[in-house]
Amino acid sequence: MSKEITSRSTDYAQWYNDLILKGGLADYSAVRGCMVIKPYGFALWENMRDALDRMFKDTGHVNAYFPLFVPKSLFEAEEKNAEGFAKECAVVTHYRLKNDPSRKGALMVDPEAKLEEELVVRPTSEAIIWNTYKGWIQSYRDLPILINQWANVVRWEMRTRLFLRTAEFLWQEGHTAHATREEALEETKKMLDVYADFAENWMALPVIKGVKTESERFAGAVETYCIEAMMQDGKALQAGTSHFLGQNFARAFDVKFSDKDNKLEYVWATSWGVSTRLIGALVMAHSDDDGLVLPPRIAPWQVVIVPIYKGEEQKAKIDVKAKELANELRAAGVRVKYDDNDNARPGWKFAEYEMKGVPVRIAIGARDLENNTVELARRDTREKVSISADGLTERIVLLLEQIQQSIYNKALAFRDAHITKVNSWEEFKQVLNDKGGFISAFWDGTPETEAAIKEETKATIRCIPLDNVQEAGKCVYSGKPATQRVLFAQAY
RNA sequence: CGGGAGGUAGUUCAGCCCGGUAGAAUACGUGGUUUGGGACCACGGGGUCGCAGGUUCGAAUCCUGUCCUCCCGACCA
Repeated sequence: MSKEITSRSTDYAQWYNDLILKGGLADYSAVRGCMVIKPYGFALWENMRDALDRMFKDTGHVNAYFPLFVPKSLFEAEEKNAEGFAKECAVVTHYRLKNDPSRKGALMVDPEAKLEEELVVRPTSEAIIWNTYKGWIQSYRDLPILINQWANVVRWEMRTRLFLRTAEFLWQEGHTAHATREEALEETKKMLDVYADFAENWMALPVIKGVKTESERFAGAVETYCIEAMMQDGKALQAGTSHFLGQNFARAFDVKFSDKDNKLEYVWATSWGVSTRLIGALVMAHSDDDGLVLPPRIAPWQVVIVPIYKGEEQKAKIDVKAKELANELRAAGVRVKYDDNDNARPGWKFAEYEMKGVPVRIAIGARDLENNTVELARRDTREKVSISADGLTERIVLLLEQIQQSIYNKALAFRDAHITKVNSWEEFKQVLNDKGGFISAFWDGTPETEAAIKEETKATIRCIPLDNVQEAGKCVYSGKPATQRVLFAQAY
């Protein structure tokens, strides 16, 4: 046993870190708050990225790339946005190093090489993009602009956690420009739907679509839509956001267009993004005390084949069978790893691939060759069966779909079991404390009440669900009249 | 930024209190036996003890400074 995982009940935070590190997704680096995404973790991200990228393109978007640096004067143009991010910006002030005369072999910042204007390392790209759009948009004929970029951004957070909050992270950010308010709003909601679709159908992660309250809104947005997910420790995690920016950025960067009647109008905007944080969500939603549990649709390897043999002769025979099977599976579009590494024994491999969350394991040994069988094990339920080797490919393709569904259903059942309607403040605190999860409660709609609840319980309003029913009630905290329930939770 | 822990072999850690020139497990290399749930034996390679000063005949160990990482909190579109 070289890789012990801390159990969830012992220390949830440590369990999470163990999975990331021992599962081979990422590593700490020498840079404060920054992580190294290892090949296995990056393969997972690539699968997520590719699926999302297809969905963006299917909804009419194209990719482009904008600079990492934003001149400070551009950054500050949209005041609320700048203010919202100001406290967590990395800033470039110099462009050259030189030998330090006082310390041999050391370098120092060359004071002669101070930039005339500081460059902000983008925490988000609205500023540089809208500055660019200004030059691209004159007429309604230039609209809409539907651009996405895959990029890294930097937010100098006080406290970081692998994948969930790192100083630098990878994400995509869509930035669209529209001629009308309606079209921009429609875009905002469309991309929220894309995110929800992706979360549920690819990540097997059930999410609640909703709107943020004013205090949780993106700095510079008119309205922030979000998808919220529930983790196994009862804390919520914001999995993606889609912002209706109104004309705020168009005004800040003076982006106007002539409409059909030759009237000058400010352009309407949206932006939307998801990040490598989704990997954190994935880990915390599905995994168990034995390691990662990855949904087949995005797992780097969907199937691992482990040969079990005594001696070279047996290995050669099993090799033939295993490679044949691997090729058949690959032809059917299944991502397969055949692990014939002779240095590790089968038991070690079993544990290792369970740790890494590979959905399906096939073991083939001498017995199997004789009986024309294989041992089939699924990661999510730990079920293990010996089955005929005939028709295995079809069976596995089907099984992968079943596992995908099964993981989703499990997460959904957990999520639904962790939405609790409460009607009194006492109940609110008790449920939050004993059970966690989402708390559905009436809210009087004021930021004051929201802040007071946060102060007392650390719970925030995660969202006002889009499909909310309007009903009369009394605010759980203030007792004032309320028109609907909203979802509270402690969040990552 | 407050509280806590820590930096010694690739990794996890012991050694530090009480100074004497670095050790275990694991990983790695070679050979052999093994292989249906994290194998075993033998031999072997590997560390300027985070960094910089200081005290001392002598520092991983004591003193001062400094950098960095992790955890909890505050903060967090």
